[in-house]
Amino acid sequence: MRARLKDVAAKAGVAPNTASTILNRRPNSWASKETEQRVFDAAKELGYRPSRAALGLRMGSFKTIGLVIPDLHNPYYTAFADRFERKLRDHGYDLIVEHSRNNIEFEMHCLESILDRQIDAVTYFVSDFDRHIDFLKTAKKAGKAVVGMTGLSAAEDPFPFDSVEIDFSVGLIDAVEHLLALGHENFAFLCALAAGQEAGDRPQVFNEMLKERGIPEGNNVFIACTHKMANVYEVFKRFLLEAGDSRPTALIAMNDLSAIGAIRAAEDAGLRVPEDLSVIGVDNIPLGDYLHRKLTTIEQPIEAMAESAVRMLLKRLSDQEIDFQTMRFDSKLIIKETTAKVRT
Amino acid sequence: MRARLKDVAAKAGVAPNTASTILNRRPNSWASKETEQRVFDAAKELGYRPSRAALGLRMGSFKTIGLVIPDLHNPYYTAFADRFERKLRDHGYDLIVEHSRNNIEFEMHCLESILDRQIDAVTYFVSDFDRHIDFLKTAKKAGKAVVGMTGLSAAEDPFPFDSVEIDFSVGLIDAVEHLLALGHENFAFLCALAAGQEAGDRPQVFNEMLKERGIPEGNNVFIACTHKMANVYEVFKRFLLEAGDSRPTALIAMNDLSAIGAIRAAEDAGLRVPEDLSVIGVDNIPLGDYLHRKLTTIEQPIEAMAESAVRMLLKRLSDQEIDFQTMRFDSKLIIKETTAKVRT
DNA sequence: TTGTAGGCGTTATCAT
DNA sequence: ATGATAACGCCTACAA
Repeated sequence: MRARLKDVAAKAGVAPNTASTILNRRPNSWASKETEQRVFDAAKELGYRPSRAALGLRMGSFKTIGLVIPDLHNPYYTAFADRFERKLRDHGYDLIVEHSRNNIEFEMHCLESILDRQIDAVTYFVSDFDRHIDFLKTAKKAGKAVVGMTGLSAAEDPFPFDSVEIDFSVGLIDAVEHLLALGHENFAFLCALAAGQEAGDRPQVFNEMLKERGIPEGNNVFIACTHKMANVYEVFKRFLLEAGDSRPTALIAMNDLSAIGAIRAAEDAGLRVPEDLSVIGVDNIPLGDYLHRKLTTIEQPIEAMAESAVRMLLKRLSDQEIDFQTMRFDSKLIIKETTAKVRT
Repeated sequence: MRARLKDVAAKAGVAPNTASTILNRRPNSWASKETEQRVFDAAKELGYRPSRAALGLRMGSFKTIGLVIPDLHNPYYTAFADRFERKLRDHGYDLIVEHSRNNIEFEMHCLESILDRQIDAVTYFVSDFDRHIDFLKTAKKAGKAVVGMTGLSAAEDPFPFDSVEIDFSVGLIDAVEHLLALGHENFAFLCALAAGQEAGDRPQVFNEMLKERGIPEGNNVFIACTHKMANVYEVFKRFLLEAGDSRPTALIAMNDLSAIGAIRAAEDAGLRVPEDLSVIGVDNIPLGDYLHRKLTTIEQPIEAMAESAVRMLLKRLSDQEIDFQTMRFDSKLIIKETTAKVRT
């Protein structure tokens, strides 16, 4: 059996609480240096490590925060989780990661499960605010801190929690204008949706953006697929084959992974990238730089986003009463090798 | 504040222990159907969820098992984690994933941290047995189950714990013979090593394997790099440029991600894949099928491996006394598009 | 059928 | 400067 505090105390010849005080370097104990040393030695010798269960029970907190990501297989999210954990650890917190498998139903399960663990706070990627509102209320009632990572700052009321907001529009507009400058006039938008997730107003947003720049509505198409590579590939390849000569010359895929699948689909449909089809992804995953053609992409500043999330979390945990905050970040177009002038 | 058992009991007008008995569906309570219903209703109404902290403390177990993977960014490991978690959940266990960032030092920290959490068992990828032996002893003493995922079944004594063993040699031999059949005579082996990890006997193993097949030792080179894509790229590109015309015509990279980085390095060094350089990876990550050239690779049966690991874990948890077991799996060469006849 | 008491490992309060 | 005691939420005997 593992050594408990009691064992350490016994070995050092002091009472458990004394040992506790010393081990935690609490100031109110003016124990003699010599006693302290005895306790430290005993702890080390026994390989003592405090029980998180007991700690959690006693303190009402595990010094642990939860993160729910939609997809464990997407480097974008794992990169975020990684940064997030590092920063958290610097402040003495542990991280537990759950992944909702791109399934909104299951995401609820993840959130609940995190709440069960007497976790101090939850950070998650807000995919569907309406479906999460109940969870958010529960979390609030339980006194848990919540930080939401939110996308398109929709017309909705502001997210009633701390949030890190990524504004796609900047990068997206730059992407579109980059393509327009290259002479493109026919666009496709490929959007991987989570199970149970609706396209929402995305198609309209794209239409609008293009119309403002003189591209008629008929010149762009919105394609929905799932997050599975196989599905992305199939859907886009079929689309290309059916579209024939009236196919778009430029594709914006809403994440890099789908962009990769789409590129191969295009190649298998007889197109070259970027000569016949320009492709822009979103996320700027590291892998993008090592493909046959480096993937032009819209970058999100995950490092800064993770840091902000942690800062907000810590602030909230130390002071429940402050107002909710929102940090905004801009996305940014990174031009690499998958876009080219449209062929005439 | 969150509802406790006491609150539920009070609301239902019964004693806490009665509520406990009912909620846990223990048979010895012959509470009236009506009382039971009152308790269930009260629990639901209050949103009662038992405290994992208290449960863990009382029961000495969190019904949670830990998994330490070397790299959260490698789809191979996340795929394993995913399968592993599904199977575990089917049996009522939760999973906590830590990643050691390809750092053996840090891996120890992860393992310790998992032990701290009153976790029931640990599964991890054994990278360096000697450095883990102390941890293993501790875990055993603490009564934790351990399942190791082990690679090359080295000459060492058998792993003194339950283990899932993947035998690379089958796939590796097939890969080499595949390349020999294509006329290759000069080989490179690219091996990403974790921080603090030694190449060990890998170079000798490769040499041996080739010598047995009539390839002199001078015809193959062992290249070590880290797990960072940037490093893989740099190291391999420099190697190619320095090697010049005496460069190998075939590369076996010890994981798919490195293979991808190496391919781009080769392209940037003016080589075409597979015409000028054949490349074989290891892992068969899904992404490999969507590259410009589908990546020929050595597959590991992660689905079956995850299932075995779970089976062993459960068996061990229900009966400490059985002998240690080892499940063996073979790797398998999957020929796709990155190998070709050597140019003459 | 229900209530009472003890303990899991820890920290906090109060007394010595 | 140190030690005894209670409490965190839950489960499990055992007593009523």
